[in-house]
Amino acid sequence: MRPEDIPGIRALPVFSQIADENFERLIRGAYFQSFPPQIELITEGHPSDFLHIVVEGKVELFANWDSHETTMATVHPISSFILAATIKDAEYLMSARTLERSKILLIPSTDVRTIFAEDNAFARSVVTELAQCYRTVVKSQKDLKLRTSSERLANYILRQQKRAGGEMEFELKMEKRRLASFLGMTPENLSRAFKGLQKSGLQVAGNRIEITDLEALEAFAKPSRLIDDFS
Amino acid sequence: MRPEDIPGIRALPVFSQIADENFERLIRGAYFQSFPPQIELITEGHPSDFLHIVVEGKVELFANWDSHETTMATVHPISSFILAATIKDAEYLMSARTLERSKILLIPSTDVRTIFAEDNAFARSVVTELAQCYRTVVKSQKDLKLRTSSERLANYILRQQKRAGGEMEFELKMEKRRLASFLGMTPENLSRAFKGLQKSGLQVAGNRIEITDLEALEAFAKPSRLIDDFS
DNA sequence: CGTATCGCTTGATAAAAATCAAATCGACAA
DNA sequence: TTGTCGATTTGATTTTTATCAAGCGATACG
Repeated sequence: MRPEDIPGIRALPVFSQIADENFERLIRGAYFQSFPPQIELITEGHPSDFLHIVVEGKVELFANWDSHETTMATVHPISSFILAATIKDAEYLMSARTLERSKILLIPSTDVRTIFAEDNAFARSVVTELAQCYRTVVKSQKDLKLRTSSERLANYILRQQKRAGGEMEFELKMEKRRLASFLGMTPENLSRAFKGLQKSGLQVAGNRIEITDLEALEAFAKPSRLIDDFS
Repeated sequence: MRPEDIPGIRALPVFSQIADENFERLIRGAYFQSFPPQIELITEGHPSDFLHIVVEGKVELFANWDSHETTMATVHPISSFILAATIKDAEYLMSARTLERSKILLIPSTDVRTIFAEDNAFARSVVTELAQCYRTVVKSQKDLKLRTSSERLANYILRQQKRAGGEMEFELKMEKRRLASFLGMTPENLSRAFKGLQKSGLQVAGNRIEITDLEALEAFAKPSRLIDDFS
């Protein structure tokens, strides 16, 4: 891997407190690989061999059951994924595939667990990271159980708008089919939901989103700090 | 609190590795209280003041949005809840209410965070606990997104059957209205779903469940280790 | 410059789930 | 025993969502 990639990884919250020496050990034992799009990196049910870190590109976490599939999350650089399975030495609950050409750092799970057992500061960072992950899923669960699909879409758009720095026009970062699956709906209904939100001040053209009436959209979406504040 | 309650709390996974001295400190600063049914113990959005431990009784975790409410989980003795909010010093994402007369141990969150910062073994137990919580919610998310409500019900029944030691007859541990909310459906549809499962070998009379054809029920439910194995 | 492909959209229909209203059941107190 | 209350069930209806089929539009490619 390139030396210039290291600082970004070192700066990840989960590694920010680790001792230099232990960070070195993790990196030394790690593999840095480049993958083409649509490669399945991990498969649910398999044992956790590596902690994965997306250094470049984009990765989708998804799950299958009875020939259905659903998108659980998208992982952007620089972030780790499947930390919980690595720490617990448990099987993966989700599969992962690259969405674009991606560079992934693979740290052997055994190394992570070894350092976790030795390095107290690292262990505490892992706690913070997992607490964060947990709270994110709880929010997502509330989103799913308390809102209709149009409401979920409207709130998703509002969250994206904040991410885009508050601009009234921005691009969707996800294919629509994937967004639909992420929001727990079909592509057809996503399309119809977008149309339905026109009267709440939302315009869509391809990947381009334009909010023409923020107040109306918020009035419809009723965003909540306790569901939508992904900080 | 009664001295005989202590060992059970000490035996909780999250406290199993803590230094005796630190466990003492936590207990000394804690409040032990008895609550009548239907008391709201915590409210979503409020800051995390106490780590709660259910010593006796039953507690429901629920969430609200736009005058809707949904049951997120039920906490049985002896378990802690809202550990993530306590550790992160963040606001509660869920509310909690007693379902029966309950005895709750309230440990000031500041104490938990202090000991967490000092006691390395405790910090590692917190990791394991949070990883467990995280994985449980991920499973629940998959359940919600990949299955219909009848499938969720059928799998819930199969999980309960395992919990009941594999008996073909057992009691529901939850009011039906609450079960419906937990499964993400209305009470009316729960009732209809039960009826629909008759042809898959499930009989219901009040709270009494009888599985008359386990194979048929499993054929319908298609339980999966990666969703239903709440071990 | 077609033309094949893929993602998206649209329309029609079916299935799933929610809602509303009313009936039934059961526990409990008078 | 009787009456009341709340939970559950049932039936009718509406809303939401999924499915199926077809069409559209941009893009890649021979």
